[in-house]
Amino acid sequence: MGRGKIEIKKIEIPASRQVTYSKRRLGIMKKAEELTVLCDAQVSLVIFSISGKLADYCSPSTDIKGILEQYQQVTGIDIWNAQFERMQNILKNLNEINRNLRKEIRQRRGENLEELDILELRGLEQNLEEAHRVVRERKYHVIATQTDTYKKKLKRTREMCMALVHELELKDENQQCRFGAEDLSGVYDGSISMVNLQHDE
Amino acid sequence: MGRGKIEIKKIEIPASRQVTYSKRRLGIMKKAEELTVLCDAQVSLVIFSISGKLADYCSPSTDIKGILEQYQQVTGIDIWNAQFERMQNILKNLNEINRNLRKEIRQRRGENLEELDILELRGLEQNLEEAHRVVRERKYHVIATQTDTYKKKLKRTREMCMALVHELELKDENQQCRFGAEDLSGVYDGSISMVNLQHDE
DNA sequence: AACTATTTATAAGA
DNA sequence: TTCTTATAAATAGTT
Repeated sequence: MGRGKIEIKKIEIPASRQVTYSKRRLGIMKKAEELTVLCDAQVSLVIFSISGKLADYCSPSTDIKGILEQYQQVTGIDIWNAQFERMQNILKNLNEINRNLRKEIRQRRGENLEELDILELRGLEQNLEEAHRVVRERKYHVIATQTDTYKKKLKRTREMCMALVHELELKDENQQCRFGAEDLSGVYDGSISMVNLQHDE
Repeated sequence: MGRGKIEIKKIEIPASRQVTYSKRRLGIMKKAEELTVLCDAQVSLVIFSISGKLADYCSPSTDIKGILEQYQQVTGIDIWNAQFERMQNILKNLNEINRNLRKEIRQRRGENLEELDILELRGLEQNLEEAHRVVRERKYHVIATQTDTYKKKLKRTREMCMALVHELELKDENQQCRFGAEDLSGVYDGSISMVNLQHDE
């Protein structure tokens, strides 16, 4: 593709070689880009000139590392070092542990019981029964504590209000605006019934 | 460079895309090879098709690893370390997930309930109650199946024995050694009580 | 860096 | 996929 046909062998004249390198480098880069776009392929192209200058192309949405990972997977060539392998083992183990933990949770939810034998089922059942008991008790304890806290808070607030009312009455017995005890008892009852809402099932 | 000019954008018809991919893959490979030979350059070309198939070219007297090491030197990008860090992140995440799974299991065992609020406690309690019910039912089902299987096996065995005894009696009514039905019933009862052992709680 | 004659790559069709 | 062929694109040699 030029004025004359050339033989594909090293160009010995450095100047010509450099010119051809420049032209063809651009050409192949363009081809790489076109292949990427036209065929939705992932392309990584790394070129070092004879003088050591780097030129590279990498398809968007990936990088050299991504390409290499895939490359390793497909070729089985160990690009990464032993450290990497060790980490992969740790990862595998962690995934295994993870899987087992998830399985245990599923069984504790009453799913995937098929593979349990009678002894395991009895153990699980007793375990769940006990856990259920403990959680129920804890719930009641929390409810009781919560209710108690609300009661105490309300009592304190009510006392404070009563004190303020009393003070006001003392300071100005002829004032129009007065708070009676009956208003406060309404607030108190309302709050208590809200607490009870959480208690029923 | 073809019968018609094409726009450089993704070819949407898969068959056409595949054809173009094949042709252009060969084309760019050839270009890589020519660049290598003509200009004495080092070239690494890695291509993944949309279907994940790998095609690669690497100039002779080097390999992907060699190219990468040079790449790293020139760009200053530490490919190995970046990869290592990414894996460490994955590891960290897995450990985190693991921790959470363990926590869930602990809570399902009735431990570490302190940090649950009243709503979470109620949810957990109901969940455990339901799981307990499911497991108990599964247990009874397994027991029933097991008992049934044993009963059937015993019945068959007993019948076979009876038949053998009968046969023996017919063949030699004067033989000294005789089996009576009462011996078999003892065996039968013993087995049944063994099954019942697993039924009680 | 341009230019352009030619070769090469390849799109479309079979 | 492979072959064919018209045409687009790349580029060798020149200016």
